Amino acid sequence: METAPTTRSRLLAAAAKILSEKGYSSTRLTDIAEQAGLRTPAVYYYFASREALIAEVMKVGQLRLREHVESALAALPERKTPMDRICTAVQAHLQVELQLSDFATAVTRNIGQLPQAIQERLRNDGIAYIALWRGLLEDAREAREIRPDVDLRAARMLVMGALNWMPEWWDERQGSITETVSTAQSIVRHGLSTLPVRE
Amino acid sequence: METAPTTRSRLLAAAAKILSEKGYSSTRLTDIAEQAGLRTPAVYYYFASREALIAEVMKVGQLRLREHVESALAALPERKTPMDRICTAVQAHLQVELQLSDFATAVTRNIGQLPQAIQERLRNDGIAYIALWRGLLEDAREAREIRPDVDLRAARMLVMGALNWMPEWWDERQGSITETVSTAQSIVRHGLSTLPVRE
Amino acid sequence: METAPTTRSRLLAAAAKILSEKGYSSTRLTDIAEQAGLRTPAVYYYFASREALIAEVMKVGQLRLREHVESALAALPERKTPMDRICTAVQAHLQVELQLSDFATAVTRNIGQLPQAIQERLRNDGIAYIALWRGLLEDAREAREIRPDVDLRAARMLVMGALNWMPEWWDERQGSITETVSTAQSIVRHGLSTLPVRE
Amino acid sequence: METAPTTRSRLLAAAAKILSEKGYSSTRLTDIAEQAGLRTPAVYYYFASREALIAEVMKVGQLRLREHVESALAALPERKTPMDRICTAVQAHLQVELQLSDFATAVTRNIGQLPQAIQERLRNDGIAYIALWRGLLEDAREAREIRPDVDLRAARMLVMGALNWMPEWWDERQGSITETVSTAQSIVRHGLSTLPVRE
DNA sequence: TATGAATGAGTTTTCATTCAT
DNA sequence: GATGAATGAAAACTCATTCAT
Repeated sequence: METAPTTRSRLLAAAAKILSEKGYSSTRLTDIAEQAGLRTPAVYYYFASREALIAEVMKVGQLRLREHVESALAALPERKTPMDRICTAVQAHLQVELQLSDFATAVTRNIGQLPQAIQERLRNDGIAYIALWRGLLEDAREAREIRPDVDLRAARMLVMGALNWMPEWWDERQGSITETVSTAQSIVRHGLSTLPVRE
Repeated sequence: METAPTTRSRLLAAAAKILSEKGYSSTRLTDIAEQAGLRTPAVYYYFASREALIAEVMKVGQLRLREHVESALAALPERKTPMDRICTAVQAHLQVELQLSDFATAVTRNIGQLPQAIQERLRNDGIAYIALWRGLLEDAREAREIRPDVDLRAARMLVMGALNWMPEWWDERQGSITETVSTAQSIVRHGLSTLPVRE
Repeated sequence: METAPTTRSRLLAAAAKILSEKGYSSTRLTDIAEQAGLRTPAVYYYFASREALIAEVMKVGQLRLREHVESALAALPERKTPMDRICTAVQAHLQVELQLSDFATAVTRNIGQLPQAIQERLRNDGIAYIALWRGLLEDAREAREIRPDVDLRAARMLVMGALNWMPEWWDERQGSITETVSTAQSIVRHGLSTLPVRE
Repeated sequence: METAPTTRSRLLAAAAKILSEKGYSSTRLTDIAEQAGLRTPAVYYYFASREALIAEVMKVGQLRLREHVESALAALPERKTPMDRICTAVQAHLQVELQLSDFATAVTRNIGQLPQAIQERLRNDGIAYIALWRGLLEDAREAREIRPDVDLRAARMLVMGALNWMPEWWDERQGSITETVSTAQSIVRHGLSTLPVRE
């Protein structure tokens, strides 16, 4: 049996939804409150300020994104190669971002335009997630699964960019997520791999 | 007689710069005017409204992006393969976005968060640019340069997403654009190609 | 049966403290409640409104001020002159205001800036205290202890003003209250007296 | 010919008036704007914030108070005694506070309840005015015009307190300012003087 | 052609107050 | 007797926009 969501979490969810749709600067407390079935001042009963609320959404999103990807990786059998792990991360990232969590979407769509203050509160979590991807790529390189002409930093930015951009365009009515995920995996795998790719 | 072009274009350039840095909702007319060396009301001498100004920036950006990529493609020798053309587009897109034009950056960073009204004014141009990429991919597919397991629409979204995301992260002090471009080209080429890739 | 007196009086004392420190408009129910170890709504169990609470603080303060001064005067031997009585009042007023009672301080620091409604509820008590001082001065005049050039009303305002202003400046770390009181008495006595003053 | 008061100075004057009537915390930008014949946001065209506006009122008031008193002292013939100078300062202080300037009244009525930030901006001016009075009293003491039993610091606080309190009570309909001033001077002179006072 | 001056609409924030528990 | 939860009213402040000059 699920616990009824508390007002506080309803506010967080509402904020995540609005943030993922409208972006940081266009997100109004009024809209968040309405989405949560409250009047605006109620927000201040649970959060010190607009910024505090948004920062918490981001923190949760950052965390959820990472945990979901880490869980997916942890569930993988030992024998999987580093490149397999990258493909799993691709799938998990897309899934959480497109399907599971407005919080994650809120992060990927707004991370670049948050004010300094919030950016800094997210720094550690952000770095942790980037580090996770860096690790994935480095492992693959060590295993000689990534071509030597590929700059790892640029590759990481490109791959994560491709994934992060998805929410801008992706529309569940226009195509199954499964197909999108598998295309993404295929492109990433071949995009990085030394030849030939066994499939 | 036309109104003096310089002030008007200075305003456009200023708006492009601010938009590419702060994003749509955080872009203030005051900042734009200041950037252009004017006071805020001067904007209204040249543009009907904030929205009109921003819409024009986007239109210009959209156009410049497309024209730059189209020129690069046009300059290519006939004998180049469709995949070569894709790689050229990758380079041209990154170049205009990262180096040449705030207008282009303004487009790629804000296209997703513009209000309906502006989105619609950009529809045709946006579609044209997307069509250009769709054409590139379709040509490559026809030439059997793209693996059959790759969904063209998803691939296009992923590739353009990877490129569009760059301005979020890319820092000219952290690496040469040349290297980034060539990693991007390599990933895209291998990401899409049937095997083996000739280089 | 009466409601428990302790909590109610704790609230009054808390309000007196905050009022004497921050002044009427800056006094928040939250601060008062916190000072009393309660949550804000608890205030409404004991008082109809913020205004009612503050009005009562003022009423108590007004009363305490007057009673303290009256007691001091009552304790004086019959043979004391009217001017001696004034000096006693000076001492008593300063003592209650600076040492004994936040309620009294709350009154003297806020009386001028209370809203009409509260002012009116205090009218009678205020008038009574003023009448007390008027009486003291009139007695001294009748006894020819006050110079004829001194306008009694102005003198009363000046003397009470000097005393009421003390809480603004007085700092127990910067000087003993005894010395301040005796300087005040001396200035008042000589300030009003016909010459020469016997001491 | 007088210059028409600028909007900015109208705002300052309006703020001084409201501040002198309602006190710091009860002073609303709306009231100030209305008093100046404007809408609230117009305030921000001339001042960065409510605090900035109020701080400037206080600064002006502080300055005017001091300048008026200093001018009055400067106009005094050389042969005047220190005590004569004190009496002149009493008159000048009362005059500017009660008759000439809402700015001065705003200062004396609010100085104790301003937020830290403003207090600090006023520190220097406040100290200067206090120093002026300290000087007056010290000169009088050196000239043996003040009784030895009078503590100079306490005396200064009492005298300035008596004057500063006046706006709380004084009502021009209830008595001429001339009479009040002369009573104040008489009380101060006799209150401080060694005997007998020559008049 | 451009600006100084001003404002309406809207946003975050504060706070006294209510009410079910 | 007291509080957690919530809100209406109002405050400071922001910003696109207007308009006379």
